[in-house]
Amino acid sequence: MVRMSADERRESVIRAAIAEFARGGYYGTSTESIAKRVGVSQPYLFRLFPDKRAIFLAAARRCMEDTNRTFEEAAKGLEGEDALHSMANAYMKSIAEHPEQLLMQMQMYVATAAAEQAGDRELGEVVRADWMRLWETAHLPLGADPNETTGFMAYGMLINCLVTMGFPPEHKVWETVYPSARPKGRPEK
Amino acid sequence: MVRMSADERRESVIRAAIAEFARGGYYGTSTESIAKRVGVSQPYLFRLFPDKRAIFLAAARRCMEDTNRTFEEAAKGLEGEDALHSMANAYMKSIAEHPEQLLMQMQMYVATAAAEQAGDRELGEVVRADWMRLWETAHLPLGADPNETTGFMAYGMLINCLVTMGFPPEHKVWETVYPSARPKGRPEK
DNA sequence: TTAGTTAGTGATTGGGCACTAACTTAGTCA
DNA sequence: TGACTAAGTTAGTGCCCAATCACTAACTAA
Repeated sequence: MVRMSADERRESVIRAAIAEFARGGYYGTSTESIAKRVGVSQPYLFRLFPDKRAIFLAAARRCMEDTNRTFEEAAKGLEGEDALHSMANAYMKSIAEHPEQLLMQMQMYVATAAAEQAGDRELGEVVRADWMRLWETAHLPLGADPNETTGFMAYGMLINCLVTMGFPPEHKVWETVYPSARPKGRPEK
Repeated sequence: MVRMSADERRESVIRAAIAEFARGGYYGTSTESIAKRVGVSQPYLFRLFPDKRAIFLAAARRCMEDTNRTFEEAAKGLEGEDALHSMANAYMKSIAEHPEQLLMQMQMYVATAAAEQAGDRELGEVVRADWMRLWETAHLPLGADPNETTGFMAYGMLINCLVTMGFPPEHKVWETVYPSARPKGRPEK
């Protein structure tokens, strides 16, 4: 048994939660499974977070943050075509390395709709704000043309959906999605 | 109490299931809630379908079928720009009228990933096959240029994601998604 | 060394949910 | 009309799961 500070533990809970929620979504994931992955008892999660919802929210925020950073770093110092290819490649690489991040995003989207109908606005507000941040992050490097940026994001969402559906990298559907970029790893690990 | 043939009942179960699964996804939806919407007792569902999974699958198939028909009818007899606008408009209209169809699609995507990891290939195969049918349906009318078709689908997926996230029709993010087409109704009913 | 704090566990509880089994009611046709 | 069939219900079972509670073990500072 390795002891950690509560903050460090919260960190590892968030990482584990992203992986688990990515698989099963909010309802399909038990707090037990998250605790198992972290290596602590299930009740201890409720010392670190008030409830399951809070764990999901923390995981969602973190996930968006990470994705945003990926784009920021990829675009740093570049413009136009260069920035586009750099960001696209960085994204495909991050999908290969952390497929759970992309799945978690899709789970956030659908969880948003459910939460909103249940009267919970918070998740939706976080998701929409962070999605717009993503849009803005891509906007300047791509030349500040809104149509261009939206097109870029559209292909991003297409990639998200195709990967989530489980189209394998060699499937012909990938031929016309960013010519040079097919998902490299196996989405499922 | 209105009596119906088993086939008719199955029909209404499928319609109810689409609405309910669209909200909560596979795990977030109880068979009870589906039964309530149909107006029958919950155990009776298991006379009409072998289990919950089968209900989800039937709803998924139906949903894909309906979406495909929407595009087919919109594109009938048209080509190029005309076909594109007709299909885009038809899609936006169908979102306004049946927002649950779009949400259900997103739920199918994420359920696919989960099912695949649990060793269940069937849902994934259905979803991927039907998605490709959608692609093919759009392909010819748009001029049989794969890049064009994929671009069209990319915007479709973008719309799906934006609506699911709950961006309201007046939000600026819609300005650069099909100039003439913002979602017209409230996605949540 | 001891008093106090922080990290962590085991047992449990109450509620929900998929699914089963046994029974009832409504049409239908000889 | 009465036997048969198909549509539907009520009651119940066993399982899973979020959250609570009462407790223990490890660290820390005086």
